[in-house]
Amino acid sequence: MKRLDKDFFNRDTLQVAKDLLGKILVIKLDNEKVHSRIVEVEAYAGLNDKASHTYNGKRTKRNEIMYDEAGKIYVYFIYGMYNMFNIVTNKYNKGEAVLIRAVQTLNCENIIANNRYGKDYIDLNNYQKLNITNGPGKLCKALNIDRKFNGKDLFSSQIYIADDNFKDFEIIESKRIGINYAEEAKDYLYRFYIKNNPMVSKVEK
DNA sequence: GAGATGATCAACT
DNA sequence: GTTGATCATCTCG
Repeated sequence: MKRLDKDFFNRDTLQVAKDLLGKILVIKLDNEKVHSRIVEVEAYAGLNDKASHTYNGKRTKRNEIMYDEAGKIYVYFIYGMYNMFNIVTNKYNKGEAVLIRAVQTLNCENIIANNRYGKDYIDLNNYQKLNITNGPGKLCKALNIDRKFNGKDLFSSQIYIADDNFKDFEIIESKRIGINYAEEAKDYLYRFYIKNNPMVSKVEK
């Protein structure tokens, strides 16, 4: 399986976001390689995007990693409880990133079930099985992603993204979620997900 | 199934 | 003191 390199991320952010759908996020947990297919993403397009942490060139200790090289990992903490997993995209100093909103794990279901609910996968009810990684805060808990990943990159054996040539899906474009404060930017179609995938966090009516 | 609410913290006013 | 790129839980019905 081919690993994605820096050239993949060092492109237009909307294009990278769409191209990330169907790719596989690999994280080493408990010495196992956990494989998760990316099924939902959002693009945050830098200085002119009011929903982005880097809107208008804002630079803080929290968001400074967004100005770094493509392929870096930006993890931040929100609502007092949740981590958000982002990948820095486009050229150095652009301040752009893609938020991973949902994944579908393909193996190691007991590891992720224990991270999320403290029990084995077989002991989960149907609601828990369906909600195990279908949201940005949930997948971070399931994959044990927290701020210790902030500033690392996706080119180590600890965490990387691979391509298994899975292309058999349709991409749906929609508005981003939870950014109603962002004025005109809240209507941008910067959210992309795989049609009919059960792990997508929210489907249009 | 849908709507309201609380959890709880870092950044910013 | 307020708010947010969220989620689990509660209350209805």
